[in-house]
Amino acid sequence: MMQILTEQERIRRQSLVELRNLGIEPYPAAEFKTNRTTTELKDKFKEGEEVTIAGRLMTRRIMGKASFGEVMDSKGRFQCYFNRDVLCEGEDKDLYNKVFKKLLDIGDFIGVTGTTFITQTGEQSIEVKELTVLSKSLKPLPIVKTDEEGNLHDAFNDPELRYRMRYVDLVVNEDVRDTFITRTKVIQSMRSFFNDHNYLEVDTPVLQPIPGGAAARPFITHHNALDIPLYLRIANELYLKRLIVGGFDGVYEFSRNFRNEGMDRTHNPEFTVMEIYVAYKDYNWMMDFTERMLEKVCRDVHEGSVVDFGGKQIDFKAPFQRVTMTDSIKEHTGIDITGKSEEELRAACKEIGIEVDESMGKGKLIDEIFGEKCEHHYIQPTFITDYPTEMSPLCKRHRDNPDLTERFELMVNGNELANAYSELNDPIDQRERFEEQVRLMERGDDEAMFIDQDFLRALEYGMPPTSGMGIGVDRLIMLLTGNESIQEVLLFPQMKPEVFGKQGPELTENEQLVFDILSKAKSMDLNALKEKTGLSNKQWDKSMKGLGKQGLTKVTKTDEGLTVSVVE
RNA sequence: GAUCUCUUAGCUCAGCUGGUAGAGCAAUACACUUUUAAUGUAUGGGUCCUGGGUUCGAGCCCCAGAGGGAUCACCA
Repeated sequence: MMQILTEQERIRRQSLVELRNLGIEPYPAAEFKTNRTTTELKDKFKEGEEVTIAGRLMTRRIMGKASFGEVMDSKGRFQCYFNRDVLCEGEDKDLYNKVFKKLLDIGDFIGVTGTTFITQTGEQSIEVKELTVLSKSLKPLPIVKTDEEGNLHDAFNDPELRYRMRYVDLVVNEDVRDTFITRTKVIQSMRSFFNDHNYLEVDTPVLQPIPGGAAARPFITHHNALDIPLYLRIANELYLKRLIVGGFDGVYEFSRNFRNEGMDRTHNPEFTVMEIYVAYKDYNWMMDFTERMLEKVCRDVHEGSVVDFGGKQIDFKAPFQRVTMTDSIKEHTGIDITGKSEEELRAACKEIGIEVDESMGKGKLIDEIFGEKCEHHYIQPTFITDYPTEMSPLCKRHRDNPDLTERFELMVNGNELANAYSELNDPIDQRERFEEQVRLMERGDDEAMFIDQDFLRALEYGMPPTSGMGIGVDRLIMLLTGNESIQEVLLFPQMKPEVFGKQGPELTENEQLVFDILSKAKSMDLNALKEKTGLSNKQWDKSMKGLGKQGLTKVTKTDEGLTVSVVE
């Protein structure tokens, strides 16, 4: 299909041809050796040095025989001064007059070599002696300008365009680049914390025959050679525990998980969770470990332990507050859930205005109360501990109370950030809990878990006491970069597919109809033609405009009236 | 999935009661040898998201659809 070009795109393609005519290859193959980045230049600036940098030409201010432009590399921008007689020493001034002034555009990659100096207005600059075209850009970038007060003008800020064309977003919006640099730093900081403890980073299957370890709707795919369904993982928990059975002291994985559920500003179909399992530990140890890790990560990417999130100051300084779920519910609703039956809990829910249905068991009811009435109160990092057994089928029973489990969730800014257990390692109890999940599933709870027989077999071989923790990496990054939407911390968030090339140069049905009738006669009275087509006023009008625009027909006015003819 | 809302030039946005489509930046041409949101003058650039309808006439009103955003439900 023919690509329809805008005026600016046509001009850039024309410049491309003219560059080649001047013997300049706009897409050269050779390595271009630089000896500085823009930040190195700024930080260790010395006048009179010979330097070479490369990047995109981002601004140009042309003043006759001299120009200023900014070159942007991966680190930042640096000003370059292009003087006609410095750039072109001899009689041939084409490199400045034609190549720089006419044939280069904002967005083109260039390499420059020159001498550093400071301008009259005190700006660090390079006086360019050599200019190399490295790659011509055929589409105009959005031009974002910053004024003296630091205000952005014409910011490229439409979320749809930014997410669909992240490459443009990254070029044009510096803060977006910073967000993703921070993202990588956070992950590196976590990784080094675990490695310092000698825990092993592992890879476990993404394609799983049973989607286990969490309660969620999976994506299903199919393996052709095996002719079996496979699921994209919703969690990696059961695989990591198998590795603890296998004898490792500590294993962790940054796990890309996939859940076939709704999408909004906190949910993407694929997201990253870091899960870690450590042998011979319990959930109390894991709380200490988690808060130390988070404080360290926060300090690695910020000045201190405090982050500003939408005006709220969140302090990751350890230790964090610890509250049992029972106490939390008592505090925020006045209800004491201790020893309450399912019926009593259901009644209590109705009393405080929480919707319930018959599929909900005890655990789910308590979870509803907490989610509805308590969760949003915890802005500062807080460990909520000791969850009901029924909603924690993989977690060890509490050492003091068999109705509860040794589990904590870390709440930050009113949302769950991490989830951890003293892992259940009693294979007989684990089997019973899975069976309970099956009963819940039969009652209509579509989040209940499947039974993983191989996992049970692994437990039967014996797993040491173990504590495990999972932390939502994307959500942590959101907190640490001040972004309220998950799309802002994912390079390529999931979106509905874009429709390309929906309009070609072909004629619409109505245009074709008009054109066919007209082609036979070559020329016709306008009103006669209109009548013959039988089109409504609007359809007629639209078709004629369309044909005229494509230069296929012409309307001429004579004394007798309007005549339409085919353009030969 | 529900509700509200948005979609106009490459980008950011105006557009009156329904009457020939606008600005700034970007682009093109000219001027200008230290500018910095460079400046001045001139010029070009549009499927007003798509498809129907109402109307003499629709960017604007009505219906249907697409895509985005926000809120909600579900979830992490």
